[in-house]
Amino acid sequence: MAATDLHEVATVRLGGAEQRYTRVRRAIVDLLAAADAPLSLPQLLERDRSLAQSSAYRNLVVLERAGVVHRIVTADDFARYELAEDLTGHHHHLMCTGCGEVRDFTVPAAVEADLARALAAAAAEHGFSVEHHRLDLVGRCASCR
Amino acid sequence: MAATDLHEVATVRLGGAEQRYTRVRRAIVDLLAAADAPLSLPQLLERDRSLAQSSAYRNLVVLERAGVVHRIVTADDFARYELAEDLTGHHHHLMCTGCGEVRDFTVPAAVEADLARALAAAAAEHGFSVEHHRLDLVGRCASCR
DNA sequence: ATGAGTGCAAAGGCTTTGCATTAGG
DNA sequence: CCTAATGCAAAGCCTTTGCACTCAT
Repeated sequence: MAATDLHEVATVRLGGAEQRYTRVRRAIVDLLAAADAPLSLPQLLERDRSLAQSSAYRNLVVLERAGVVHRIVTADDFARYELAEDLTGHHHHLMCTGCGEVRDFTVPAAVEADLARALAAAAAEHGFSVEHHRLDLVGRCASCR
Repeated sequence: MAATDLHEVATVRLGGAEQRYTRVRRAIVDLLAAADAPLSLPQLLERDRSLAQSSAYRNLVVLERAGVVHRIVTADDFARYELAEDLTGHHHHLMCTGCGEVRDFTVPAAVEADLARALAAAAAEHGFSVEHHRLDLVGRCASCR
């Protein structure tokens, strides 16, 4: 998605929640859009030294509630943040138990479709209303082998 | 798995790590075996009032390293613990964003097999060495609708 | 006896919150 | 103008750790 479109979407979604699209929020969205993997808070602060820790955390909460950002919890100490899936496309995560890094990957559409059917059936059976599913690979990345 | 077999396996795995199978560790394994869902630390303490918080946490670490217990991180405040998958069988989790509860479910073997192939391919492509995969449904349980 | 295990209390560390200041609309 | 947003510092909260005591071998 082009950066301008992205900011437009962010503006609309924040506006719906009666929130402004400020400099800090724009900076966070830009950082996440530029990264090819979900970022932790230290990684965000490192990439933009002008960000204050508490503002970053607070704005990530706002952006998450507005549906612009998605928060990922791993076994790592820090949570990771990425743009919402409808902005980036459906994907999954390789999570390294060595360094904590997270990388994106996708599976063939056919597998994804079968999976979606199986998950819908399981959810129905348990009276569960699905928000989204999460498919991750946990292991060691090439550098942490 | 019968409780006696379970304790035997736990004894062997702890022994391999030069650890004893003590009263507290046995109690934790019994609680996890009796539960039909992963338990948080407060849930463990609630079910066995004789457990001390720090001992429970410490022993969960020991049991996890010995391969007896598996730790699950969700968006919920507390981590959850269950018996290792090779003791309970491969399964997945329904995670409620309302109350934080986690329930188990399975998908058809055929879907699981296709998935395994797709995941192996993706891992190979990224030079990633897989320890396990994680497939979760995130949403609202029947009570939190 | 002697080292592992236990439990209380205190410390760690990621994240959130209070509050005075700034700025966007 | 005036409310939301910012940033510093302090507090919260789950989890881990220090330390003295206990227990099993």
